Amino acid sequence: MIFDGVKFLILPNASTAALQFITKLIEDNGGHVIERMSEVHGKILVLVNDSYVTEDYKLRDEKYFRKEFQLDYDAVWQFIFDHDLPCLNVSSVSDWIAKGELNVAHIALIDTSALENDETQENFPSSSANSEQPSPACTAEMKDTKTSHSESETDIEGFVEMSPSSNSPMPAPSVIPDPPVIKANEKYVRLTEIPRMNSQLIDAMQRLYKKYDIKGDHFRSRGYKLAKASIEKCPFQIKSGEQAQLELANIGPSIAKKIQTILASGTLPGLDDSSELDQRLEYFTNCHGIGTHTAKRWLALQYTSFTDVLRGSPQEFVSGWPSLLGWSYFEDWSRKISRTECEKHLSVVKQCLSEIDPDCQVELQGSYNRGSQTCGDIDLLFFKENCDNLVVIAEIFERLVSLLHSRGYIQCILQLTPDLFDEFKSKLKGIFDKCELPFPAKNHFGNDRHIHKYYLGVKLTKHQYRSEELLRAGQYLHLKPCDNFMSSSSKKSENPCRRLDFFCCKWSELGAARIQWTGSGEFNRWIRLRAAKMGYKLTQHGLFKGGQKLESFDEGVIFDTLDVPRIPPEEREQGLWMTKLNEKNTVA
DNA sequence: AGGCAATACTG
DNA sequence: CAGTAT
DNA sequence: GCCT
Repeated sequence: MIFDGVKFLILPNASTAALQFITKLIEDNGGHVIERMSEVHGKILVLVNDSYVTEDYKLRDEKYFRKEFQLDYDAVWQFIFDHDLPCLNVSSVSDWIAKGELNVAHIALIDTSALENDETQENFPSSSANSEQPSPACTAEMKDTKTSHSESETDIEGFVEMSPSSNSPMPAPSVIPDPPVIKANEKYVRLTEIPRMNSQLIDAMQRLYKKYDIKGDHFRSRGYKLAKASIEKCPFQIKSGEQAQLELANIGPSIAKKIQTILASGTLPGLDDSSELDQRLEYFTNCHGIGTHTAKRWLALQYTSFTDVLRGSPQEFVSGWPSLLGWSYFEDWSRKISRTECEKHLSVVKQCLSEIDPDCQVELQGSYNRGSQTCGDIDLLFFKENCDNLVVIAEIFERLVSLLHSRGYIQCILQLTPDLFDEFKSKLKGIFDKCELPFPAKNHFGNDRHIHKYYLGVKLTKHQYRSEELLRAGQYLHLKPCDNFMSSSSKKSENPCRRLDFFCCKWSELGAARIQWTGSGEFNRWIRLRAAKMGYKLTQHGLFKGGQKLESFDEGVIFDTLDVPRIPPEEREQGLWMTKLNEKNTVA
């Protein structure tokens, strides 16, 4: 369907009958219309009620517009500015449906200068970029339009037609020399295609990233990951490798050359033929506990499946028993988790926690906290007001895990204390028995009394679970048939086992801990690198200088000290934060 | 040419 | 310490 | 891989 996976935000609201009809149209065609602030993240197409858009694409009746606003006015606009989200007329929807394609390969600007969201410099002069030639037929897949004059990346500027059904061409817009450069927080919102601009290049970067990632070539892999992020946030169509290298961050000579090859030939040699060996490597590393080293070692021993390993080197699974669980839940743990399910898990844990220590608090971190629609796992951070004694928390943890296990919620645990071993013993023995491995002695499983993090496998009950959440969650990995006998994963539409992580922190380190566990990983690396360059050290325990702790409780102070804006969690996804302070890519 | 985040847990 | 995880 |  033409709107598959596309999120729309209708402003100021979607309450009128006409807009409800539009909403239904969108959803009937696979799209989603945002209703709550918590859904405002990621890539969104913003649709503005036509009655608030003037003929020259400015916002009108701002007072009413604001009054009618359904969500947080300032927050929404901030988000739109920060991410250069495209704003279109709602009537575009019927156009797309009539044409059978989501064609946003035009660039239009809705002038939002009426908004008093000012905080940076002066307004831009009133020039707003206009279309040069409406070419309704051209899609994102445009060819050589005109010669690229200057560096104007824009080839395709034109306004989207307003009339739902009529094909009357747009009134020829006045031609203005160059579109203004769009930067965050300026008074213009750029309309750009959202679904996948430069999708072929992004896909290539993704594959190259993956290729070197599983090979363990950490830094090269990261190079591609960052390049991918740069391209993803690139608002225009890349036309040459040289251009990309010149205008985007994280594109060097090597990637520029590859881009050029892709643009010229349509493919990159050696990309599609992901070798047989790479595929085996990837299969192994998709198992929790199996990294690139182990995978390579197994490959060298000619193993193709976990069953091969079990037969040839059974010791691998005895010493690395967590990977036995990774094998068992290989499929379930590759499935994505909906936000609503994350919330249910939180409430289950909260309930038990309150029975153990009502003063101990827990909150969702990780990708959930960053606003992702689906999460790979669930990260929970525990803390207790005015409590810096981690032994106390560790004891709460142990009792909590025990209680959750006794209620059937916890399916397995990837790390044990001596006490918990007794409770999980039979479950573990069952797994060892299933693959006919000798069950090791107790002291083989974990001797630390106090543990500050737990990696768990958990399940909601069928009653708590709504299977339609699962159906939406998409594809997941599968074991090879010969490995299936060890699988504990759920059937098609049953409640799957989920990965749940427990972390804890001292009360005094709450801010630093939240930064760490909210992530993203790339965000942590970026901000920590920045801290290091400034002579600080940032960890989950706090911000330090010269071995001395400067701040750890107040997240905001840490950001302030590092001289970065207080970036909210939703903007800590890959790629979004980079451009903020990374001077290079705001080049005109 | 050298750096690329920083830390926790396990065998 | 190396390996895997966050 | 890219950046300094």
